[in-house]
This record gives sequence, C-alpha cells and structure tokens, in this order.
Amino acid sequence: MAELDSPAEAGLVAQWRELLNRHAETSCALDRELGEKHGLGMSEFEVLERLVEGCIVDRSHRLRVQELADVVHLSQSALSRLIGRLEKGGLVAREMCVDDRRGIQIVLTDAGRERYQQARPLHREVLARTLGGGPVDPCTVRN
Amino acid sequence: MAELDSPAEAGLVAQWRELLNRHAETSCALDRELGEKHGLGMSEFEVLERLVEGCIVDRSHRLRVQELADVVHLSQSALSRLIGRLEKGGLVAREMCVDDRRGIQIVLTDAGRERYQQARPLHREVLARTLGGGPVDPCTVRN
DNA sequence: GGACACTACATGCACGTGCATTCATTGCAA
DNA sequence: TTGCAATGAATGCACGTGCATGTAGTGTCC
Repeated sequence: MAELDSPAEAGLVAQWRELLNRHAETSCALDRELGEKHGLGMSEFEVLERLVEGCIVDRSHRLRVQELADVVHLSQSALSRLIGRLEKGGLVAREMCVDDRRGIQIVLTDAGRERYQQARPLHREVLARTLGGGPVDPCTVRN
Repeated sequence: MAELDSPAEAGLVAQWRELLNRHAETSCALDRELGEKHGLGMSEFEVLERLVEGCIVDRSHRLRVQELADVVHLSQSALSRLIGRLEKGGLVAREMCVDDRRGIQIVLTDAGRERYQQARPLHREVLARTLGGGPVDPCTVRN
C-alpha cells in the first residue's frame, strides 16, 4: 500500500476539498440568511422552487412526494417531515391522489408562492456572492 | 419583482444544483462505504487525514482543535464530539498544551494511522468514481 | 376472489449537528 | 495585584436526518 498519493489522486483530493469548501460556504449562507429573513431552510426553499417550477406549465400543478425526492437530496422520511413543516406553515397542502390512493400530491398554496417570491432575490444574491467569485478561502467558512 | 430569472441567475442556479448533485453523490458514497468497511464517517476520515498530513513534517506532530476546525467544515462543538468518538476508538489522543493550558492537542495514535492507511484506498476509489466521470444524474443519488 | 409481493408515504428511534452556555485559563489594564 | 474581557474547549439542548418499520393501497398469479 502506497504511502503517498499519485498525482491523479492528489488532484481528486484537491478537487473534492474545493467542492466541500464551496458547498459549505454556500449552504451555510443560504440556511442562515433564508432562515433569518424568511423562515425557510435551504431544502425548504428548494422544494418550494421545484413546486413553483412545476406550476409554470399549469397552475395548480401537483407533484408526488416521490418526484420531489428524486430531485431534492433528502431521504424519503426527511422529505415527508419537511413537507409536514411546510404544511404546518401553510405554504403547501397535501392532497390525496385520485388515481393512486397511496400517493400524496403536494400543492403550493398562495402563501407558499408568495413566500417563495419574497425569498428568491436573497437566494440568488447569496449564490452570486458565493459562487460567482474566485476560489474559496476555507478559513472564512464557519458553521 | 421579476417573475423569472435572468440568464445570469439561471446559470448560477444550474451551477448550484450541479454542485449539490456532486456533493450529495460523493459524500453519501463516502459515508456509506467508509462507514461499512472501516467504521469511519466522512468527517472522521477527513480529520485523520489532516492529522496524518501534519505528521508528514514531523512525526508525533500535534494539532490544536482550533486548527482542525479551520479546515474541516464543522462547528467547534461538532468537532469536539467527533474527536471524542475518535478518542474512544483509540485512533487519537487528547493531550494538554504545555504553553496554553486552555488548548488541547490532538495526537494521532498508531492505530489511528493504521486505520487511515487502510481506509485511504477506498476513499480515493470513491472520489475517482464520483468526481472523475461526467455530469451527475441527480436521480441516481439516494440518501 | 384470496394470498402475497410490492409501492407510497408516515413514524419511532438513534444519532450527529449547531447554538447557547459554561468552565478554565490567559492577557491586559488600572 | 486585582479585575475583567477574551479565548479554547466541553456540554445541555433542540432539531433535522437516515434507517428500520408500520400502515394502507395496488397489482399479479393461482
């Protein structure tokens, strides 16, 4: 077993650390700022956004929980509880599927759409600030 | 307030989603495989690696908890407990700083060094598999 | 049609995380 | 020297997460 990395491995490690730095910086900033100013976590915003995108085609579009899980990086249980939180906040409603009564359809409420529209500028601003610039200084990232 | 993203904003969102996909895929794979085969989480491995790197200069090199926190993306409390877990597993030892008795120095034990050397090939293999290839299919990432 | 495997979602539980706080120690200033 | 703010690290606590499981509904094969 080699003691040192090959150049290729060292490159992968550097790439991975860079990815970790960017991810930490951006996700921490999103969580903190969206949370403080709009009462939304990063994943909550992500789910609202996906619902809004679904509604672009037809208003009152419904998404299955399963479809959301495919796109947000959460386990099925975590997503179920996240939807529960959104529902308790009145941003989303659960409705029965008529064709498959095991399924649940998630509908964006007017309040949910409004909350998303309010939060979006800040979300984009954070992305521009953290992703737009050059390399990240790992020591500036705090959790 | 605009209803749609500008092209620049849409690019940022796409970039961010790509980053999220890669991060989720890689970190989940690392956590799962390192956990199953070596009893290490992703961050645990990361801390061991930083300690080993510190030891390259001089064997029995000590790192302050603070220095580790600068480089691993964990809060001070999370890092404190992570070190507690490593210590309980005998991979690491806490020692008093002689010059500043508030500080704690983390020393890699022989067992810790060995565990790291055993786990490293798998770590590199996962990186090569998840970072080396082309774009990520978000639907293949599970949590 | 009855039994059974399968799917969609919810929930109990253990665990890792961050925040706020605490404790011990240090450095500085009066 | 005393007093006090600042620092390094540990800990109580609340919370979000994943895993395993439970529950309800669907589809299939006999």
